[in-house]
Parts: sequence; structure tokens; C-alpha cells
Amino acid sequence: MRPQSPMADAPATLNPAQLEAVHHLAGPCLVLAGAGSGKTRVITHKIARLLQAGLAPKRIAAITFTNKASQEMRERAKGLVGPRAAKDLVISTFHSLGVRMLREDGERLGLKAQFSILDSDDVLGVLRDAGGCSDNALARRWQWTISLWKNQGLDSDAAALAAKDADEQVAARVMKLYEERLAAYQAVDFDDLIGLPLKLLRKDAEARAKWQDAFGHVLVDEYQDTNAVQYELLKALVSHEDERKRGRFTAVGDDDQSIYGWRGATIENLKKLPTDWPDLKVIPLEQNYRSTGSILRAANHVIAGNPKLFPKKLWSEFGDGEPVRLVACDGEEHEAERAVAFIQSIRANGVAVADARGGSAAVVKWSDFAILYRANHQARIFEQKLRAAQIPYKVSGGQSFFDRAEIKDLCAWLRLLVNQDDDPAFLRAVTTPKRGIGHTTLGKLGEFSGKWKVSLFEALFAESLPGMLGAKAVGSLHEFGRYINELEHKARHTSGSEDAKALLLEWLQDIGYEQHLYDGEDSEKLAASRWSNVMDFVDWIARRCGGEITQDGGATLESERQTVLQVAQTISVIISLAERGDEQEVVTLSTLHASKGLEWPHVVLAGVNEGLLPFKSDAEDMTPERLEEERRLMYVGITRARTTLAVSTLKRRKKGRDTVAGIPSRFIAEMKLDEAPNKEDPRERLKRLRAELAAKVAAS
DNA sequence: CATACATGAATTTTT
DNA sequence: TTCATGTATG
Repeated sequence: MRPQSPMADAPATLNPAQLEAVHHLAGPCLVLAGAGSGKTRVITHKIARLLQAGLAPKRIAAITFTNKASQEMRERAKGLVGPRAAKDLVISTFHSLGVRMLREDGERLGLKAQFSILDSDDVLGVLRDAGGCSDNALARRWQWTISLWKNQGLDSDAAALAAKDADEQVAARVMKLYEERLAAYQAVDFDDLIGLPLKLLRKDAEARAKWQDAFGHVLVDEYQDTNAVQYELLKALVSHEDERKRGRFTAVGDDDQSIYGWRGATIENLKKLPTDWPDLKVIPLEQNYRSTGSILRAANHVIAGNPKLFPKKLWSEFGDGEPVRLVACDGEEHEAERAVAFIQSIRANGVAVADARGGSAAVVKWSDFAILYRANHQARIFEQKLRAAQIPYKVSGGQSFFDRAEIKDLCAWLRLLVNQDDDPAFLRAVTTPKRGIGHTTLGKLGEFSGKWKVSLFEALFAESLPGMLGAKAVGSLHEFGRYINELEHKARHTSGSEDAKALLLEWLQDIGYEQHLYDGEDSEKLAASRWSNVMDFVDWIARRCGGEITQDGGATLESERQTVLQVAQTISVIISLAERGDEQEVVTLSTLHASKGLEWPHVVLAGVNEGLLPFKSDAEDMTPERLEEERRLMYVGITRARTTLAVSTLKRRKKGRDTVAGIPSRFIAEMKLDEAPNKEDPRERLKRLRAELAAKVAAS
């Protein structure tokens, strides 16, 4: 899934610290996994070790924070222990584990088994309603405050006591009403998915015994991101009555990468661990398999400014590599231009600077680059400059419109119209919505197409097909084929936004897509939102057919009127580009937060200025704790880079209409770049690298 | 008075 | 980008 395999350069065997972590099975274990130290390897190998020790797969729980992380971990585990065992491993998020516990035993708390889960829009609605207010911003603040309280394990009564000011008093009163509504609706919010299972384990001895027995070992990834309630839940799960079965868990995390304090994560959970578990085994992983010496040194210097919870210092076997570059820019626009220039120059000189470790990366790909920044809005200018330079990019987090299931469904149809030999598109279209063509029929069809080297669509109309399949199956297939042909004909001759829209709506009507969405989702709301995406998609196509005028980075583009089929062709191109492998050949733009856990050969840290990083808000003043978290954010940013790191600051900054002086972030001085013992002349360096590369090539 | 459009400001994000 | 607020127009 990731652009780069995180452990591409890891040795085949585990290092001593990793081994120790993997083999410590009996008691509680805290693995302090520095950036790039092979944390996922430790977790998956430990899972394998537990299986080897005789634990059943379903008794091993590995808990992550995001579904994506879960999926990735299951994939990694599968590669190590095989698909069979991997299938039964309990690899899930805190929240989905909570859902499971509540679905099975929620009734013990008076929650019916089919309770509903409110998403954050639902919650906002309930809060607006309960608080009698139409101000979205206020309701959001309530939502925020209430969620933080719940993350600390407070209910509305406790919150009323904890409320610091008038605003919070109000929030606590709204929270009381909110709790009553949720109970009445038999609904829970995301925070309840942690809080209620904890309540269950505390209140109900039977359920406690059941769940404590369910898991023989619990592994928690990104432990530094846990909030108070999540830790209590973990504790409850592994606090078995039987002394010999207590504390069977492995927490894996890095206090230096704790960057989610603002949403309730607490480092207290790390501090508490040694006291709560006196037999805790603490294992630091300090060898880094990712970055060059210069980059690690800068990272270590920066993080040295924070008080130490557990001493830890990253080191690596790689050479110093290139020094960290410092780029002072004349405003945001200039910064973006410099970043683009940085990317282009490395790509052009790829061979020379490709890999300071003498790696074999002869070609530098767009996906080797990332531009990281503090706040989302900073992405805008970079997008503009990248577009101008014709460099493909993606903005992280921004889940592409085309990635949504409903849009992919419809794109499959459009691709099929454009190219009837597109077998994957055929398979998706023919089964979406279901039209009585199942895997048996498709299997036969596939067999046939394989034998005669024709596409599935061609196979459809083969004369010998009725001999292989039942009359009913052949009938459905022919009907589908006829419909595709008819649709293609119409699409070829329809243009103009009005007509295009009519055609598209007629098509959706014909295939019963709206009904399909409502049938497929158990939540009506979700189905409705999917349908509204579909309508956006239809409008988007229709606009394109009408020959609209678009603004793109200042340039006005007037497109011709297009037929529906022409637009479908454009879409097909976009899709096939996006689908070529999982790995998109594009530059990544990401916030520092969203970059955690990822890595790139070449990274630009942008906008490293006082006020932005560390971030200063008018509302809150800078406490030492907040500054420390900002420093960890800088640390996370630095440690994303493998070989080249450019840190850019603004000498001037736009603020409103006027430009103000930009002050470089204090973190820049903290990197102590001037202390870097890399005094090599750049030309000498280039020579040396060339020589090393030549030696490598000669050797292989 | 209501709607439309422009302007400006902006933490960070998952379930 | 989005979201909210302000101005101009009907």
C-alpha cells in the first residue's frame, strides 16, 4: 500500500533489541520504537512467535488506531504467518473491537444489540438540537469539548464539576441532554465505543471473565496515541484474575512521536506503565533503518530539547549523507517555487544523489518526494506551482473522489463503454447492481474467453456460448451486452450539459443504481450521502459535456462541447493512471500529522516559522507541554526523510493584505546544522559518490 | 428582506 | 481547499 516498503533496507534478521521484544511473551512489555526502527516488523514477528508458542490466532489481538493501519498490519502478518492463521487474528482498531464487544454483550449494559453508531455529523445534529442552537460553530465546540471529556473518562456529572468557565458549564449541561438523547435513541458515538466496553468490563464480572479469557496476548500499536479511556480498556482486558495470566500485552510506541495530545492522547499512559506494571519489560529500539546520519543528527538535536521520559537516541549504520539543506524564502510563493526546483533538480541529477547509502535507486520517481507542512491550507500554493510545472501530485488525506466505491462502480460502466475489452471494468459493471449473473456464469465466461483469447465482452456473443451455459444465464448476459451497446451508441451522440444529464439519469434509472445503494447500506444516511456523490458525479460529467469555462491557476480554459463518450474517455484515462499499481507515481503533499508512519527519500519541510511551527494561536497561550508537542511534530517531520531533507522558512509572510517579517522557527537552530561534521566539498562529494556507484556497478 | 457572489481567514484528524 | 461573513442587488 505504501509508496515505499518501510523496511526495505531492514536486515533479514532481527537485531538484538527487536529479538528481545519478540521473545518476551510472559509479561507486560513496552517497546519504545524510535522512528524507522522496525516497529511493524517487531509486531508481526511477535505475532508469529505467539502462534509458534501455541496460542490460537483468534486469541491474539493486535490493536491499531486506523482501519488502514489494521489492513496493513494484517497484510504484513499474512506475509509472515500465511493466510490461514492471518485470517483469524484479531487485528482491529480500538473502535471496532469495542463494537464487537458491545454487539455481543452490550445488552448487559441495557444497550440493545442493534444499537446504532452516530458519525460526527449525526452527533453535531443531536447537539444542535439538544442545545437549541443553529450556530454550527458553537455546536462544533460543544462536540469537541464533550469528546475530550469522554476521552478522559468523564460523564456529564463529572464534566459539570470539571468545567473551567461559563462556556464549559454550558457544554456540560448540553452533554447531559446529549447523553439522555443517545440513551433514548439506543445510539452510541465513537467515544462510547471505547467507554462503554470499559464500563462493561468494570461492571459485569461475567463479561469481564469472558473477554479477559478471549485474548492470550494483546498488542497495541502507536501506544503513545492512546487516550485515558483506551488505556483503561487495555488494562481491564489484560488484568486477568489469574496472576499467571495477567499483563500479557505488548505496547509499541514512541513518546517522541506523540503528536495527538490535542485530541485526548496522553503521555501519562506511558509514564504510568512502569508503575502500573512493576514487571514491565522496557525495550528501546534505537537502530534506525531509514535515514542518513545528517538527518538523524538533526532529529536527535531537536528532540533533545524535550524532557526525556525514557532515554533513547537513534543511530544508523548509514553514512552521513548529504547535509540537511536550509532554504530561506521570500514569501509563500517563492517557497513553493523553491520546493518545485528542489524536486526537479534531484530528479534531474537522480543518479548522483539518488541514495547516499549507495543504494541502487538509479531513477528518481515523483513518488520519492513529499512536501510536508503544518496546516492544510498551506497545500494550496504548492498545488498551484506543481501544476504549473506539470508535476503530478496528490494531497494526503484528501481521499480522491474517484476512490469512492459508488464512483468506481459508475466509472466501471463508463470504462466499458469506452473500451469493451476492459475485463476488470466488465466484471464490475456486470455485477453492479446484481442482475442474476453470478460467479458460476462469470467463471464459465472467463474460461471461454481465456481459451479463445477474446475479451469477456466478446465472449458474451460467441455462438458456442449457449452450449456451455444455461438459457437463463445466456439471456441475462445478452441483455447486458445489448444494453451496453445501446448505451454506447447514445453516449456517442449526446452532448450538451442538459442532454448529457438526462442520459446519465436515464442510465442510473435503468440499472436501478439508487435502489442498489439503499439495499447495500444498512444506514439510510450513508446511502443518501453516496447517492449525493453520484449526483455530483453526474453534474460534473454534464458540465464537461456542456463545454464549461474553468479556472485553473489563473489560466482560463474554455473547453469544447463534448459528447458523453468523450468525457468517459477522459475519465478512463484518469482512472487507468490512478490504477496502475497501488503505487501512484506522484509527489505527496501532506500535513505533518498525516505523514506519521510514512517515509520518502526526499522531503521538504515547508513553512518552518515561528507562529506556524511551533503553531501559535490567539486563543490559547503556549504552554511548555504544547511547545513540546510542536517539537515532536518537527521531529516527526525530519524523520520522514531517508536521504535528502530540505527545511524551508519564510523571510516574509503574507498576513492579510500586508506582508510581515517571518521569524525562522526556533527548531531550526535546535537542529544545529552548523555542527554537522560534513565539511566535504560538494564537488568532491559528487566525485566520491560517482566512484562508489561505479564500484557498485562493477561489482554486480 | 433574501439571495448571490466576493472576499478573507485558516491548526493538527480518526473512529 | 472550505467556511463564514459582508456587500450588492433584486
